[in-house]
Order: sequence, then structure tokens, then C-alpha cells
Amino acid sequence: MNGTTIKQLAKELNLSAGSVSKALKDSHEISSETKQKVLALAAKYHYTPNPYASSLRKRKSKTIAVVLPEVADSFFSLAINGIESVAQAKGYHVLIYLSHEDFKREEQILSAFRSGRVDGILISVSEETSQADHIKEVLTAGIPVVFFDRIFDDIEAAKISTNDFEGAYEATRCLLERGCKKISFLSIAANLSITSKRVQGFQKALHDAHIGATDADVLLCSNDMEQNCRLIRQLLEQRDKPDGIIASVEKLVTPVYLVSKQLGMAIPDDLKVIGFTNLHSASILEPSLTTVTQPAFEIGKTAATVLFKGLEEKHFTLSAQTITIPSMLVERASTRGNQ
Amino acid sequence: MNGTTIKQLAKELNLSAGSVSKALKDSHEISSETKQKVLALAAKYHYTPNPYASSLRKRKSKTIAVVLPEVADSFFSLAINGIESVAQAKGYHVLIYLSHEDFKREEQILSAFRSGRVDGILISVSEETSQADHIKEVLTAGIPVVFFDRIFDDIEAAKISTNDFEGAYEATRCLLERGCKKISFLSIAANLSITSKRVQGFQKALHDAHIGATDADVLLCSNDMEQNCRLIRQLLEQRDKPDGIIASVEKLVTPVYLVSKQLGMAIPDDLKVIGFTNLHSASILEPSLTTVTQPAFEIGKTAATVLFKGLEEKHFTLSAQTITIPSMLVERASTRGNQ
DNA sequence: GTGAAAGCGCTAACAC
DNA sequence: GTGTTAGCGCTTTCAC
Repeated sequence: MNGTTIKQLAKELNLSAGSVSKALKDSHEISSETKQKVLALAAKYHYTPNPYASSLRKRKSKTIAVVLPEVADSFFSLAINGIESVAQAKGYHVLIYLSHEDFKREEQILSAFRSGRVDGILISVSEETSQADHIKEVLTAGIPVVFFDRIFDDIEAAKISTNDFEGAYEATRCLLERGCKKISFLSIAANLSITSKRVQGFQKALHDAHIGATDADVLLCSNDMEQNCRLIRQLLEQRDKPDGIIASVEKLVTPVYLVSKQLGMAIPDDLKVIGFTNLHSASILEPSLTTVTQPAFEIGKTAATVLFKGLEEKHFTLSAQTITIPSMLVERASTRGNQ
Repeated sequence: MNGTTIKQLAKELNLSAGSVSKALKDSHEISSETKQKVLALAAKYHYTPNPYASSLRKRKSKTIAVVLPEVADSFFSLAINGIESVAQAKGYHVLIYLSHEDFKREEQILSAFRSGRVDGILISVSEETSQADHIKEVLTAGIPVVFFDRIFDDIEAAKISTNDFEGAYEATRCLLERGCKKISFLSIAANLSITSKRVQGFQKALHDAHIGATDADVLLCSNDMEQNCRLIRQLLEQRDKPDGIIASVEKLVTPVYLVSKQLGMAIPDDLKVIGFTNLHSASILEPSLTTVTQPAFEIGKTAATVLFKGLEEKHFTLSAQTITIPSMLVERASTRGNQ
């Protein structure tokens, strides 16, 4: 920490600290002449108020926390961009914390927020998060929370997500229409909202097409690339192998392409593929990948906007806000129909 | 902000605030009996010290700032992961700011740091940054700065980057060895350290191979995808078109693949390609992409580690630290030699 | 081993 | 219009 304080300015101007403070915030109580002088001197010394002193005094930090599982895939990168753009415009600061998909860490991170470090929290929960006591605690401490993407249903808080159910439903319909008879759905951690809703959308679409959906059609994958490759290889080597695959998160796309190539299965002729991803490179894969493109930037932006509204407007009930931003099915070559 | 304060604990325990404070930090002046009682009550009330009060008092925020151009590509995502992992281990908080490649914004962001909001700064400068007065100012205000990836040479500060020159040199050599006669180098903003060093590595390799390198071999691209596609198309449509391309940043890879496909140029037979990127999908492109893979996570981790050393050790001169972490040329199908 | 007091820098209520 | 005062919550020196 450094330099110029209000006191120093006051002394040099033969004013009181209080008057300088008021002048700096353009209070009507201060003569414009004095304001000029104060502003001039402040500029000269590059005076910047100590944020912690004023946070302490005003009991507001002008800071929000963003809690994420990881910032490895394109979804969270874009979401951060969205959040940051709103925060910067509103003059808020953004603290970032990664749970690394670890519930214990997520708990620790959240528990530190009870002390007033942040005015509000944006969170996308970890894979391991199956209960929300840690979130309820910050909520009862009076700190607003907005969930985004990986939301938690049974809790009273704002939730911003994409239409996971419909996205998966559409994707499944697309594969069926292109002639798939047996579709596998690759998912991750079952307790995540995005997972369960996507699985439901998948199963509903099968159902509506009068195709029996069994649990065996859903393959639970992990965070380990090697292991996922093995699982997918097993899947594609079995007698009753699928002719369509939905990769419900970005990191499952690479293993699908790799393994199908290894096994000499041609996409889309032997196997059609759809991925939930925002990868730019989807269009330059061979074949180019049909995607359920998520409004990642928009989700981040909306979540932040809603949070700031909650922080700034007195009688705005955050908990009522549940916003769904639609994803978009972008058809490319990986689902081309058989001729 | 909320809840329990030291005062309240003190009152309930019939102690002074000072004693409670000492007990909480396990001072030897306090009897272990008292410590027990204090700790017990603190736990009961989930006491968490107000960070801003103690920052104010101790003139230390336990917070660092990360200033980035953008968090769109895989490089910065991984770097953030690296930074955050160290920060979390050290008990530091991470504020994130995006310059969006805008110098004015970068200046504004930096100037706010003079007030002591952060103990140190990690920065990767914007494309537009051609002078460093804003950085020198925080430096003279006593706030340590560590550059990472996009460093700034003529300034006394720690710098963590990859071997841009050698990476480009190797990439160029690789193309030459695989039979390329004319190589184009796609670059972005010329004033960036990474750009100029990579261009130099490229030109040196041509030189060493006794190939005249002209400025025309370097194609300056922008941030606009459409425009880049047009530029690359022009390049590949001219009579004297290249048979090798180096995409010096991740976002230039997609346009190269797209355009070469549109023009019916086969990679690697008609055109060999190397990209500076950490994309997972490099291996599933068709053909798979030879990459200069950067140690993104490591760079972030090292930058943070160096910064914390500077913050914690009294006589550690940060400015001396200039660390280069090698990138790795990973050969894949996009540079396969002609048979 | 514990307490009292001062102060980090700022703001807001109240005085004049 | 400007000054004074008190205090946000915590830490630290100095007394006892």
C-alpha cells in the first residue's frame, strides 16, 4: 500500500478530511471553488482512495466472487468474459476461485465469504456438490448468490442456465431423424443439474420416438481422458454398438473422435456425433461437428447483471429470478444422413 | 457484510479484543486455556475475520491482480488455472481484469492499483500496449509486477515466458525439413513481444537455410475472424502461394483449415501447417495439427510462484527473475512429408 | 498472561 | 460551506 491519503490532501489545502471526502464525491455541501482545488490536488498526486478503508466503513466491497469448477473448457472461459464485461462496466471487482471439482474446496471457498469479502457470489457448482448447506449459509449471512449453468434446483436463489433438457431433446431428435437406431449418451457426474436434465431430454426424445430407453444407453464418463477413451472404445467395440453418440460436455468430444478413428469407424456413416460445446474448432474437425452451442457469454453476462440488480435495487427479490437462455443446435457434417 | 466480530467474542468471554486477536493467531503471550476457549467460541459462531479491517491495519491485502487481454483461447485459460492453484495454496485471493486488447482500459485497470487493493500484479499486456508508463507507475508505487507470456522487454520487472524465438525457429525448421519451399508466417499485433520474437525465430531459420526472408512472408492478421479468412484466402490464391504456414496464435488455426478446405488444398500435401496452440482438439483435426504446445499452465504457475516469493521474502529482487519455459513441438499429420 | 489505547483511511452524522 | 467527532474491525505497542 502506498501514498496519498485524504488527510494529506486536507492538510495541504488547509481543509478538514471530511470536507475533502465530500468534495471528492461532489457533494452539494461543498463550494465549487473548493471542489476544484481538491480535485486538482488529487489529480496532481494521483490520489486513489484506499478501497479497504472505504469498504470497512461503508460495509460494501464493490467486489463479487466467481466460483467455478475449472476454467479449462471454452464454456467457462466465455462465461468469465461475460461476467467481467458487466462487472467492469458497473465498477465492480471480480475475485475468481476454482473448486477443481472438489466439494471440500468449494465449501472452504464459500465459508470464507461470510466475512464480507464480497457483496455477492456467482457460482457454478462442482461435480461433487450434492447438497447445498454451504450455500445456504452464505445466503443466510445475507450475501446474494446467483447460480449459473450448473445450478442447484432445491434452493432459493437466482438461477441462470441454458435449456439443457430441450438441447438434449433436440440433439437426440436430430440423430433419430438422420437415421440413428441406437444412440449412446456420454455424460459426467450424475448429480449435476446439467447432466440430469440433459439425460432426461435424451430419454424423453427416445420415448417420444417409441424407442425404449434404458440406463445402459447413458455412459458415465470421468475427468480422466485416458479412461474416457477406454470406456468409449469398449462402447464402440461391443456387438450391440451405437450408431449415434451425444457428447454432453466438451471434453468428451476428443475421445469420441479419437476412438472412432482408431476403430476405423467413419463419422457420420458408421457413427453420427453431436457435442455440447462452444469450440471454434468444431467447424474444422473432419467431419465438422454438429454442436449444441451454449450461450456461454450470455449466461455469464446475465448472471452478473441479475446479481448487480440484486445488489443495487432495494426491493428486488433475487430468488425469483430463474432465467433460461436457449442453446442452439448447429448442424454440421458429423450428423449428415446416410444416402 | 455480517456477523461476528472480535469484540463480540471478547465480550462473551470477558476478555479484551486484543487478547482475543492474539489468541486467534496463536500468540505465545496467551495461555493455552484461553486460546481453547477463544477458538471454541470462534468455531461456534463461524467467526471469520473481516479481511478489509485487517488489510487496512496491516497494509497487506493478501490479494493479487491478474490482468489479461482476454480469456478466450486455451492459453489464458490454462494460465489462470496455474495462477489460481498457487494462489489458493498460499492463501491469496485473485482478482481478474480483462483489458480486451485495449490499452486505455489496461491503463485504467493499472492505475486503480496504486491504492493498495492488491499486493502484486501478474500481467500479460494488450496488443495495443507499446509503452509501459502505466506499469512503471505501479512499480514505483511499490507494487511488484510479474509479466507473463506477453512480456515487455525494456522494463525492470520479472518476466516469465516461453521460448518464442526457438519455438518459431523449430517450427520453421520442421517445415523446411518436410520439404516446404515457401513458408508464410501468420502473426498478430507487431508490437507484442511474442510476435516479434516468433517472427525473428522464423526469419532466422529461413536465413540459416539460405532462404531469403522478406517481410512479405509475414502476414499480419487481426482479431476479426472474417477478415483473417479473407487475408488467408488471398494469400493462398496468389500465384506465388506458400506451401507451408505457421499460425503464430491459436485463433489463426481455424481460418487456415477452413480456407484451405474451401480452396481444395490438401493438408499436408499441398500445404503444411503448424500452429502455436494448446487446443486439445489439435489431435482430432483432419489432418491432426502439428503444434508448438506452450507450457501455459506452467507459465501461470511459475509467474504466481515468483510473485509470491517477491511478496514474502524480504530481500528477493523480483526484477532479476527472467524465466523461460520451453514450448514443445508436437509433430502430427499436418506436416507429414511428401512421399 | 491480559488489558488499554491508538490508529490504519475513510465516511457520515452532527455541529457551527 | 466547513469542521469535528466517532467509528467501521482489526492489530500492535506498551503497560501492568
